[in-house]
Parts: sequence; structure tokens; C-alpha cells
Amino acid sequence: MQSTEFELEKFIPYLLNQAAETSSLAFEKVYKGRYGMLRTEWRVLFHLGLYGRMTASEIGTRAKMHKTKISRAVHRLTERRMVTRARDTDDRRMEHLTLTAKGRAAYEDLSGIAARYEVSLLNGLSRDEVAVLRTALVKLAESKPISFT
Amino acid sequence: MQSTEFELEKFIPYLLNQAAETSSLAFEKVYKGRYGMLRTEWRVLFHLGLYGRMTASEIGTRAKMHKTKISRAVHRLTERRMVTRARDTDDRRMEHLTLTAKGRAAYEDLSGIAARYEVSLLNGLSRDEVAVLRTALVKLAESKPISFT
DNA sequence: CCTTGTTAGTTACAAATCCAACTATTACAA
DNA sequence: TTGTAATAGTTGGATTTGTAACTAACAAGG
Repeated sequence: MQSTEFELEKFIPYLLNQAAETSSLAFEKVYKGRYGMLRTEWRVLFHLGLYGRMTASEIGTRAKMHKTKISRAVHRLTERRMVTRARDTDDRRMEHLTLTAKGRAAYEDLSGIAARYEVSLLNGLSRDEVAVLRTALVKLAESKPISFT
Repeated sequence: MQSTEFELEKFIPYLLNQAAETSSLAFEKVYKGRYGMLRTEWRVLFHLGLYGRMTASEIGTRAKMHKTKISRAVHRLTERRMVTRARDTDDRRMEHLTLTAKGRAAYEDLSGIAARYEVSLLNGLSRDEVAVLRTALVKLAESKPISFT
């Protein structure tokens, strides 16, 4: 019945979205259920947990998140006493963000669960397949916008 | 400095999100720019274009979209004269959705661009890598929620 | 010093999404 | 029948996100 050869079920951006959504939703239940966090918040938390002290812009560059998202996530995380802010003494536009003990505890908890979740997620895939998947995803994430014909 | 072995840069759900977001944003420019559509709308359009007449629930099941999203997307698509609705005569709760000529034209246009975009997206990957990627994404999309320890 | 431009981060308003309640219709069992 | 439950789809209000304008601080040339 259809006139084109296009197949949605094999269309990579579509598959990416489906896969990303299922895995995100699964993990969202954890940080939302345990700490009432939003996706933006756990991203900020994970970055601070992994890389230590960072500014909001640094997180933005690394996580490819818009600065307003970060601003609001940081606001909520400081309210919950998981993050502290400290003005830079040289350049007083910047703030250095750090996890509090409470924030670090949450990070340790969640990163542990994340690691275990990933194992279960990759259960049906071979070591080689996982390796291919990772490098492919990295390349796709870095791909450039559409150029037309 | 960090205490866990967790690596965000290799964490599959994170990579999936990054890749999905880049490719979605790239393609969003197309359907938004050309037809002023939202993501939910092009999904509905694509399903109707591919599978012909469908009800809202059928689209919901296939696309894993919530019914409210579909309801609103269909509303906007009918406003733009891209979709028509027809009550089922036997079960008058259901509506059968079909593309109009205008809707089909938009679908043909966009699916062509999508196909070409996918080619460019997969440029840096070998045939085998693409195959692995596809099957892996399908499996991940079907994966089940987290089970705790 | 001043002006102009840039960068860090916040805020306000509009747009989109989520969730829960709602209507209308059908199914089915007492 | 009739009462209860299930299903298709819509609507309303709270939550979240996106976009653009904003403040504050610095930079650099004149």
C-alpha cells in the first residue's frame, strides 16, 4: 500500500528515541522515587559526583544542557542541601559547585544502582556488540545537523 | 578523586539520550521549519503514512505514545487538514484516522528527507556496525524496568 | 576612565508535557 | 434488563521545558 521504501521500524533516530526513553524511564523511577529528583537534577549530580567541583557552564558544555536547565536544577539541589555554591574570588560571575555529604551519598547510591542497571540492560548483548554500540552512539551524538539537497 | 568505578561517558542510557537528542533535534528542524509540526505530530503522520488507516489507540500502542499526546497531535493535524477522522460505525468510541492528500504529500516529503538524513547519519559506520546497532537498539527499547537488589 | 562587547547565571512568559479526572460508548455478568 | 467494569478519546490544571530578555561582572580598545 505504501509508496516509499521508508521503514520507520528501522529508522535510527526513531529507534534511538525508543531505546533512550525506555532506559531513561526505568532509571527515572529510581532517582525520582528515592530522592524526588528530576532528570536535569541527576545529570548535574552525576557530573559533580564524577568530576568534583565544576561551574554551571562547565556542566553545560559537558552535558550539552542549556544553562537555564542547569540553573534551575542547581537551585533545587541547593534547596535540598545536596549542592553548595561558592563565588569565584577572581571572577565573581562564576560559581563553583560542589556536592555536600548528603549529595555525595545520593550520588554514590545512584551510581551504584546505575552500574547494576546497565549490566542488566546489556544482558542480551555480547561483549563485542556492546563495544560497537558504544562507539556508534558516541559518533551519532557528535553528528552534525542536516544538510539539504 | 572519585570513589566509584562508574563512568558516565560510557553509561548506555546516557549515551542513548545524547545520540537520540542530537538526531531528533536535527530532524526536528526539518518538519518544524517546513510544516510547523511538533515531534508528536510527525510521529502520528509517519505512522499513518506507513500503515494507512489507524485509530489513535493503535498508534499509541505502536509508537508507545500516551493517548493525550496523540489526541492533541491529531487535533492539530486535522486543523491543518492533513488528517481526517471517521467514526467507526460498529464501535462508535473509535475513530479511524487517515491522511489527506496534503498530509500524504507532507509524509512523502519528510520520509524522503528522513531516509537521506539517515544515510548521512550512518556515514561513519560500517554495514556490520549498523546492523549491530539496529538489533541492539530494538532489544534495548524492549527491555524491562529496573529490578532492585 | 568610558564605551562596547562578551560571559555567567537568573528570571519571566509562552509552549509543551504529564497526570488525573472526565464523557461517551461498549461489554458482560447477575 | 440493569449495574459494573472496561475502553476510546478528550479536557483541565499543575509541572516542566524552551526562548528570549535581563542583571551583574569582566575585557579590551580608544
